[in-house]
Order: sequence, then structure tokens, then C-alpha cells
Amino acid sequence: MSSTRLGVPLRSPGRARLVSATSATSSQTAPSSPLGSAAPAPSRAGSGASAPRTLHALVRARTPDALSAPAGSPSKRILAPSTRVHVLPDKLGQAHIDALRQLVAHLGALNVVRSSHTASVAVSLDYATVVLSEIRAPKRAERALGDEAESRGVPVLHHSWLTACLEAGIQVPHEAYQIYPRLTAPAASASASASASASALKRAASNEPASPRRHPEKILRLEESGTEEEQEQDEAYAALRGGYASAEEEEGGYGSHEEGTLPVMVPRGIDKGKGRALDVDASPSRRASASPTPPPHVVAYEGAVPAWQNSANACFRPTPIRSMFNQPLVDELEVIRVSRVLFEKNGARDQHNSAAYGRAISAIKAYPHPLAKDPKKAKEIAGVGAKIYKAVLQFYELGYVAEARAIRGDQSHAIMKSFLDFYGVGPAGARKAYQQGARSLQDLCSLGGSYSDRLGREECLRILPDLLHRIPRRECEFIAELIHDEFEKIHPGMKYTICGGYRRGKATSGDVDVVLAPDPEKAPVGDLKSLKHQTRLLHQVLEALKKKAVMTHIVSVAQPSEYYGEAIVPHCDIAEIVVLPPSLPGAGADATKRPRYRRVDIILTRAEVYGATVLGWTGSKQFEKDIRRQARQQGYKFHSTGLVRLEQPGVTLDTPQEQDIFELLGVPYMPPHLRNCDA
DNA sequence: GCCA
DNA sequence: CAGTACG
DNA sequence: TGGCCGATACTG
Repeated sequence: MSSTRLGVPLRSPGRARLVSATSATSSQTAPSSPLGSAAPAPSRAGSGASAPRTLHALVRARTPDALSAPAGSPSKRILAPSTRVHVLPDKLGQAHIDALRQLVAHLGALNVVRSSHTASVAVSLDYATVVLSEIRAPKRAERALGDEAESRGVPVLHHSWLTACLEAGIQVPHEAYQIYPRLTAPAASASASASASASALKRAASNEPASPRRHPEKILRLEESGTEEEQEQDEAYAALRGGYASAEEEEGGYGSHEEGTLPVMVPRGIDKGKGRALDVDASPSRRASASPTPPPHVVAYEGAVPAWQNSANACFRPTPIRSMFNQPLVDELEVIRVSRVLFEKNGARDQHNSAAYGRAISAIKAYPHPLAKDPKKAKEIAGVGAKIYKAVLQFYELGYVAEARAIRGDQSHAIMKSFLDFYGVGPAGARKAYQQGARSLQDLCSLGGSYSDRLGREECLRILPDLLHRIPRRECEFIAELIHDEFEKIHPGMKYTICGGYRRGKATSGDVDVVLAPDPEKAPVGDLKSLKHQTRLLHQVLEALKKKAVMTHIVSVAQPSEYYGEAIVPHCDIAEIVVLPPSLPGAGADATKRPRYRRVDIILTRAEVYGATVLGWTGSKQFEKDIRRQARQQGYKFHSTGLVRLEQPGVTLDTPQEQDIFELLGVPYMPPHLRNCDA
């Protein structure tokens, strides 16, 4: 392993691929894979004569091509893709079993099929999240399951649950169909319709209510990293109350952050009162010292806040950090979205499924009325279609969305979701790692690590846990100042903005995004003479940061293309690095606490496109996607190196300020605090 | 999954 | 090329 | 029914 620590090679150690890592641990692979275990439904029995006519008829009637469609690309996704179904053969004819399996696949779930070699029922039950049967007697079901499965608590449902889901067009709660374990509340007979016993379902579900405070995935965290999340939630709840949160200091040594004092922003569509929002701009002159007075990094935004409008485009809708009205619903749908991300394949339209959820979630988050009062209003929200509308109704009828609840209860989902938090691990990597038996950070690192397999296991375990911790605002500012100072030494007269979640007002950030450019206002040196100078400047600063032992790793330094066809186009110079900041000045007694490694993005751009770069790095993700869509629609293309007209590619328009871009695109200026369009 |  | 990152 | 952010950029 090349010494990546302190001796930072300008060749990046890279964001390593988990996939390509050492293939050591495969011992525990077998029974834990959610994917590898599933076998496609047998397709031969398409016209099984002895199969119950009703079932086949149902499938055929609603989706003519369902039976011929390959398992794995369901035409309707009604069950969570993480649903793994085992069909108990008892009392069911083979044709009936096959039909059920096809229905399972059709609904988007996976069949768990016991291989003929391992005749053990227990083994295949190990994969299953649900068992289907014709049996109606709990005692018989228990016997059929065997000891091991029983201890795992996989519920046995009557198979009519499947057709109920198909009919409803959405996954329905399974309490009414559950045979074993027997529910305390007398569940309706298996054939009863789900809606008939809605109140019973409510009771049955009450032991697992949809609550925004549930964090099942926390189990996986290495350290006690819950506090930051809670901090952020406290802030959110304070915002909901319209009050102030007293943010307890958790990140000792770095002073307290004060985002609890952010006032609630009320879009004019809700309250006729004059919209007043805040902008966050880090400028060295407004450095935070103590915090009796308003937080210095928060600058009032005095302009008018755009009113809510029912646009399918997030950039037209003011969206605060948390919805004051519908956040629990947003959180519920987000669970489903993440599961779609984890399971989406590359080939099908699957890949846009999660994006559709993302847009709907964003639209609901921005919706300025409580849907609880009138859930039917949801179908009028642009971005909410037939399917998600059903989910909304279900949420207010039952208190949860059945699919989301099922996902929450799925341990494999929780684990894979937690893998996504690691740098360099995406959906494919998370799936693969899980499949190979990884269940923890340690496992992940020994599989090859997310962030650099050159780091090796030890280094990996040393750095990655730190990177999971979110960064308080105060420290974001401190780090940005360190970096800006280095730029000033080499090229005086630079301005900078801390972008990302920080700029959107979040209490903590996953990393620090610093956008810098020569400031024409105050530059004694003036603008950089050329893009080459710009690139060189960045490298000089990196060198300096390395010397000072502030920067410990270079993740990557972008070498963007200089050409666009014939034309030379301007680019941003981007460095993704890891820093180990010295303790904050004034940390006092708490200075004993060791600092953490932090991810930092340094973006060096030109004054003429400063607005575009800041806009592009402020987010949120959904906001960026949608403002780009809007740009397309208006005959432009936008990205963080500038705005260009489609007719004249190669000519980058001057956009020194964010407002310039909003204006050109016909979008009302949205202050950063209202661009929180992701769940 | 949603929409032009 | 797929996978991932970056908002 | 086609398109969904970026003529992103990097790694293996």
C-alpha cells in the first residue's frame, strides 16, 4: 500500500471499488444472501390445467403479459423488492404453487425456492420474509415450519394475501391473512377483505407505529453516532414548534452550533405574512466567536420568498429542511425510495422508479398543508400519481404504509442501507457486500473497503468511522477558513462560500463544500490569468495543506475536459480531500477530545461563473436535478461550470451571481434554506 | 412511477 | 463499460 | 410512449 497518510501522493488513492476487493470472506455467504437465494419462478406451468382457475384468471385478466414476462422485471411493483416469499407446498398442488410463484414475481417480490438437493425447509425459510400457505390452522402451520423457522418468526400468511395486494394495487397489511404466529387480536378469517377489518389492523399494527423517530438501522453504527442525528431532529422539531432548540454540545471542543435559532420559514403561500428567510454565507469578516447574539454565519435573507406552486419541478417550490405538515409521510415514503435504490437493476425502467419516489417525496415535502386533514388532496400534487396516492391514503388510514413497514422490519435492508453511508459504496456495492456476508463496518473493510483498498484494513477502520460523523456548522466554518487562508497566501483577494447542506441551513454536514474564486471587488492581484493558473493555484494550495498536515488524504483531483467540440470551455478545478483539522481555537477544556477526519471538497472557479458554481454545489440533489430539467426546457443546459444556451454550446454565459441563473431560467429566486427538496 |  | 460521487 | 441531471468526472 502506497503511503497515503500524510505523504499524500498526487495520484489519488482513489475511491476504491468494494466490488473489486479481496474476495476472502465467503464462508458465511450461503444462507444470508437476499438475492442469491432467490430462484426465478418456474415458467413452465403457464397453463397448468389443475391450477385454481381463479388465480390464473386474476393474473391474466389484469395483466395479459404477466405470465410471459421474465421474473425479475415485474410489470407492476406492488410488493417490496426485498420481499422474499416461500410457498409451503402442503395441501397445494404443484400447478397452484407455480401459479403463486408467478404471482409473487409479477408483484415484484422474490421467490425463495428450496433446492432439490438441500431438502431442508429450514434453509429456504432462512431467506424468506414471509411464508404463504393454504393451511388455515395455526397448529398445522407451526408444525410445517419446523423449529428453526419458528424461532425466526417468519409469519405464515394465507396466500390470498397476494391476490388482495394485486387487487388493491398496493401492498396490503398482512395481519388479516396471518395464520401463524397467531395474532392476539382475533384476525379476520383469511379470506376476509383487508379493508373490512381496518380497525383491527390498526390495533395489530399499533405495536409498530410509523414514527419519524425510529432508527432501526442504528444497530449497525460502530460508535454512538446517534447524537448528531438526534440533534438535527431536535432542530427539526423545534422548527415544527416554531421555537428554539437548545442544541446540546455533542461535538466537544468545537463550540456549539446554533441552528436551533433558525426561525421557521413560512412561504407566502401559507402565511400572508411577509416572507422572511435567512441566507447563510460564510464570509471571513463574520466569523463566529461567541454566540449570545444571532449566529454570525446566518445572514438574514430579506427578499420575498416565492409562494408555493403546484409544480412538478422542485426548484419552483420552497422546501424547508423539514416539512411542517407532512414530514412523517415523507419519512415513510423515503423508506420505500431507499429500498428501490438498493434493489434497482440497471437494465429496466427500474432505475427510474426510485427517482419517481424522490420527486413525489419532494413534492409532498413542499406541500404547505397537512395531508392528514384531507388525504385526497394528495392526488392533486404534481409528482404524486396513482400508486403513491394509494400509499398516502394507506398511510392515513392505517398509520403506516404496508410496504414501508415491511421494509423497516427487514434486517438485510437495514444493513445494506447502512452500507450506503460509506464512501465509495453504492447500491451495487452494498448488495454485493451483503451477499458476501458483510454485516458491519469491519466486514466491509476486510472485503476491501469503500474508500481505498490501498488504505488497507487498518487504515480503513481508522478513517471511515470518522467520516460517518456529521460535522457541526462551527467546524465547517473553521475548516473553510483554514482552506481560504491558504488560498489568500498564494493569491490574495479570494472570496468563498461554504455550500452543500451547510448553506441550506442544516445543523450538521456530511462534508464541507468550499467554493472559491478570485473576488473582483477586492482583488489586488486580480482574476487568474488563465485556467492553467487556476489549476496550478489549486495544486499549490493542496501542497501547502499537506505540509501543514491539515490534509491527510487526497481522494481525487478532477481533471475536467478542456474542450467542448472545438471550443475551449472553462472548467472548475475540484479537489476531494480528507483533512484532520487542528482543534478549534477556544475549545478550552474540551480540547482533549481528538479531532476527526473530515471529507472536504474544494472547488475553485472563476468570478464570471461564481453564481453557477455556488448554485450547483448548494443542492439539494433533487433541486439540482430539477433546475437542470428546467434549464433544458428553457433551451439551456446548466451545470456547475456555467450556463450555456443550447444553440451556442461553447459559449458560457456570465453568471457571477446565483440570481443571474434564476432570472435566465425564469425561476423565482429560491433562498438556500428553501432548497431542501430531498427527504 | 410519473408526466409531457 | 458499470459503478460511484457530487450537489 | 419516451424520458427522467450532468456532452458531470473518476476508477478498475
